[in-house]
Amino acid sequence: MAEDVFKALADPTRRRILDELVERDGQTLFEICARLVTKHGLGLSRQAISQHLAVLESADLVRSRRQGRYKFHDLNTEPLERIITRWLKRDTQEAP
Amino acid sequence: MAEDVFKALADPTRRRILDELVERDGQTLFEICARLVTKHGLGLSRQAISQHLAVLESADLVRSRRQGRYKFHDLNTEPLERIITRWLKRDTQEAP
DNA sequence: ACTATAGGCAAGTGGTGACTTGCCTATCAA
DNA sequence: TTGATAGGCAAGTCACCACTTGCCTATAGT
Repeated sequence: MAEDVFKALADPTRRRILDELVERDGQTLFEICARLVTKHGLGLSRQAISQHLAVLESADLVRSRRQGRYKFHDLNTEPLERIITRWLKRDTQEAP
Repeated sequence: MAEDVFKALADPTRRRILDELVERDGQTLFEICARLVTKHGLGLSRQAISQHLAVLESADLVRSRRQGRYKFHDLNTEPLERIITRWLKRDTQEAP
């Protein structure tokens, strides 16, 4: 639902997570934690990131695949592309 | 700032307001109130809508022009177009 | 078997944001 | 001027959300 997408994007930390995933897909929870700390100085607990990932996953912005004891996370930009055009005016006025 | 745009979009009522403004620009506060009530059944106070408009305006998603005792509100989609491409991967993006 | 790693579940806390209420200012019409 | 309309300001309430803490499960390595 679009509601979940907007809610997911509302938090700056979750947007940072998307930033990391767009750089490299297939990161685990611990990898994301480490990168947020080292690159952005965010001192968040592992559970905090885990909850953020759950929100992103419920919005279908992130998809995860389990492999042994690892859980890899992938970015899914499809919901973004769908909600974008909601308020973009049809180019009826700009047409010559 | 992008931060303000995402925060503004986080609330469903504010998204409804954008929906109304994309339909017709230049609506006053009272017009927006009336349309939210009649079309969406939202029983919100005038002040609530006023505060929402202030948030949208600080995000530059809505611009207002005063005329006598009326204040008309216009939709500005430029901030939307700027934040969209943030996570869109290279192969789905257009060359500048 | 034992231990460390990777992750999950659930209750509790603090702060922010949405909404209301009450009162105030400014503009227009009679 | 009086009254009605359009809007603004400020304080207060309430619920939700981000984050923590503590404990638990599962997989991999030795």
